[in-house]
Amino acid sequence: MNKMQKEHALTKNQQIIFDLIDKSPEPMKAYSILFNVQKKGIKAPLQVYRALDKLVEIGKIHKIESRNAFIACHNSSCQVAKATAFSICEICEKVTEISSAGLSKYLANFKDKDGMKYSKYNLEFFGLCKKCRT
Amino acid sequence: MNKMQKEHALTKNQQIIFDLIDKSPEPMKAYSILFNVQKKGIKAPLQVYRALDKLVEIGKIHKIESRNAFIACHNSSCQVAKATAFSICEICEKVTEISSAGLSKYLANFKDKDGMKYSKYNLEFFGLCKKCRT
DNA sequence: AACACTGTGTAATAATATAACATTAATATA
DNA sequence: TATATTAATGTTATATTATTACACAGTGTT
Ligand SMILES: [Zn+2]
Ligand SMILES: [Zn+2]
Ligand SMILES: [Zn+2]
Ligand SMILES: [Zn+2]
Repeated sequence: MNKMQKEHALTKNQQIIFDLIDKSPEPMKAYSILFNVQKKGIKAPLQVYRALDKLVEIGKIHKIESRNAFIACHNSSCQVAKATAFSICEICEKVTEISSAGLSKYLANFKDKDGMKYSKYNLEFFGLCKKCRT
Repeated sequence: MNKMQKEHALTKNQQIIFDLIDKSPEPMKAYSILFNVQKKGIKAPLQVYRALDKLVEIGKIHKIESRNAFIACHNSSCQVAKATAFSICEICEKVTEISSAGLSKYLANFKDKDGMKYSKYNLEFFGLCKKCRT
């Protein structure tokens, strides 16, 4: 691995699990991940959860809290900001990561009544996707 | 109960569970609720989850998704909009419902790349509360 | 009465996540 | 190199969160 790179190289388990999630067209649940990587030698839930925790921590994946599921990030800025936004279709469960400069700027600057600012947030929008609306 | 009221009167189980959550200074988890209402005759998880589902549906309580916990709503508008925002302290776990006209207006009007608008959303901000910052 | 709808009670089980402990690999620094 | 330190792994067991399935009771409608 290139020592010049700041990026944290993934370990074997992390890479296996990231690749699986990254390939998946939809958010994956932990035990579905476990089932899918058992042939690669990952046998126990904890091995999955540990890799997931790390991948979330370094911003390679995000957890969709309302669904207890994980998707790969395709928006490099999340890795720094820990500021995430998703749209979720309530019929087909399609999840899309929203990357809107306006939205993230608005939320990063949002102050509550006490003047408190929060750099970290998670936003989940719900509605019907294009396909399910027709 | 007053027949004139549109408001749905709570059933016995719903009322017991709502009262408990409403009194609680912090979000309550389902099995903690169960433990606390067993002396009132609610014996099984399902009885709790059914009441919680209904209370969430009618907007009397909200689920804090990142914590799997429930708090009472003190903001009448949520009941209609199903649009919720919270601030969560990462140290003491204090949770506060944010009611900001500006924020809810911004989010209710937010359009994604496809021009899609979402009337329903859940936003969780993370940071340190006043007490934990000092 | 027959039906639909909502809520209840109970038991069993599914799905999600963590604790505890032993071991090994990678990294740092002396 | 040696050694301390940190991070990751493997394994078993267990805790926590949530749902399925089935029987039944109350309410309102036709
Ligand atoms: Zn992202
Ligand atoms: Zn859809
Ligand atoms: Zn509310
Ligand atoms: Zn705090």
